[in-house]
Amino acid sequence: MHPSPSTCQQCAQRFNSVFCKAREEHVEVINDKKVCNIYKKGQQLFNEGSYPFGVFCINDGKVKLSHQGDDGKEQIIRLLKAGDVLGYRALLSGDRYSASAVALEDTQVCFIPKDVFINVLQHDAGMAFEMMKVLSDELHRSEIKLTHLAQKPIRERLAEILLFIKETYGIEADGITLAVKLSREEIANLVGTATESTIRLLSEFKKEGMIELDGKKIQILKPKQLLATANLQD
Amino acid sequence: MHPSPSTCQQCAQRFNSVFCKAREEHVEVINDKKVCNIYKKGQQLFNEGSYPFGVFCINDGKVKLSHQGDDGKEQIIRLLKAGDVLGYRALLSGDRYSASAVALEDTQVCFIPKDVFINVLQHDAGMAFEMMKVLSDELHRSEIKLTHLAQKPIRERLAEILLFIKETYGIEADGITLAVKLSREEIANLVGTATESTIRLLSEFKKEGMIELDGKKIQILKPKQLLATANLQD
DNA sequence: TTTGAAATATGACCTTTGTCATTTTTCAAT
DNA sequence: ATTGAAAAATGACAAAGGTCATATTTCAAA
Repeated sequence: MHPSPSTCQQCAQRFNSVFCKAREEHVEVINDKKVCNIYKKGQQLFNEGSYPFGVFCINDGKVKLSHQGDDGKEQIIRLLKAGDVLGYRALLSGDRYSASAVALEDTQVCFIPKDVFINVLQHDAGMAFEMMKVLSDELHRSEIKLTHLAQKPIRERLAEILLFIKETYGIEADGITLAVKLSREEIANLVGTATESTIRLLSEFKKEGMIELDGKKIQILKPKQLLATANLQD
Repeated sequence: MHPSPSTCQQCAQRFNSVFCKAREEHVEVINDKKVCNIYKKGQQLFNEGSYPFGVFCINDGKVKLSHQGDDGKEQIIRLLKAGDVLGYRALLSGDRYSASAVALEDTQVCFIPKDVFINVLQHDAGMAFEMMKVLSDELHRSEIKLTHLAQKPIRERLAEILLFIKETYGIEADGITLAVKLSREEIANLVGTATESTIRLLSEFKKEGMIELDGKKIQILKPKQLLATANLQD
């Protein structure tokens, strides 16, 4: 993990985040009021059902955001990385959290109190616009997923998720290994299917030479073939 | 259909919409620049893939918003009614439309040009906040749907959709008939399933006495039993 | 190094849901 | 009222995917 930045002004993620258009004076205010913390792998940032008291800004690390289904089954709805902001949905809706956030590895997170965040949003049209853009993009992604979930077979959805993970978290130095460790169950909860089906299909993909499996390490050997398998039109 | 209001200031839907918090001066600007139109049943307000040049505000009527799946199958992602605004997602993301909007009945719609809408959003923090709230709520709904689509059987999802239609469009004067006419195929495209499956399940629901069917008219006889069938925890 | 629980893998089987074919009904245009 | 095309309904069957049982592997704690 990279060393903690001393200030938001110097934060490497700033221009990669919703704060990219915020005015300097507002960044200063946020910097004064923020609290930074490290969450160990598996630790919860917040829990479905509780009330938000601010937003989280990931400085370094990886976080999953997931719903608890009615029968207790987890559905992962977003994967987050450095620069991503977290917890704004509930805050802006004036709701409880409808999802839980859990660190996928040791993760450095800054917390911005509710009133500070809201106040800056209200006085900084540039940042408000960025916030709307983030929300719109998230909504778009969610609606596309919805359509795929309703219409595409698991095989295509799994291929798509593998490419999505690659796009989100990137690749290790070797150029082929996905730079995140997820359990088969977590991958299944991203795809929206049973763990066994995911295991079976990953084995198939391996047999077909598209990927290599070594414990939780997944290597993407034939990205093009995987893309073809995902059968994406858009 | 109700008569067209002369102005936005007098519009019955105004305080029921994203414009509820907008300042009077901005409502005036919008009123000056808006164009109102009537779309006949089946007519398209906009089409997936084209560029937005403003937002639509429904004054009276009903509209469906749907994605075209990769294989050409429609997935209905939202149902809209008077007071709802439409087309903001693509505008705020700076994208093409990712969905098509079609009138479900004769519908009266005001069009607000892009620059007017954006300009007001930039100078009216109250309205910008309402916009964020609308986006957050939409995102929430979409993510819940996602989880249900991944985890719940069709029977539960269909029951849920029937209650959702009731909540969205309400009931006729008789107190039981859903106040919208949708084809079986459209209901299937809301649920995310094959038309035949929807037809079969609707017949089952009828046999079980929960609903009555008369052509496209659907009557909700036992809402509580339907709610139990939907098996909603949240 | 050992060890035991958790994760992964695999097979057998069954349920759900989709597809295709066919019939019946609805509804709008003549 | 007639009629013809679209929508709805229904049955038969197939395919996809889930569930359960069981074996195997992994990996961290002792």
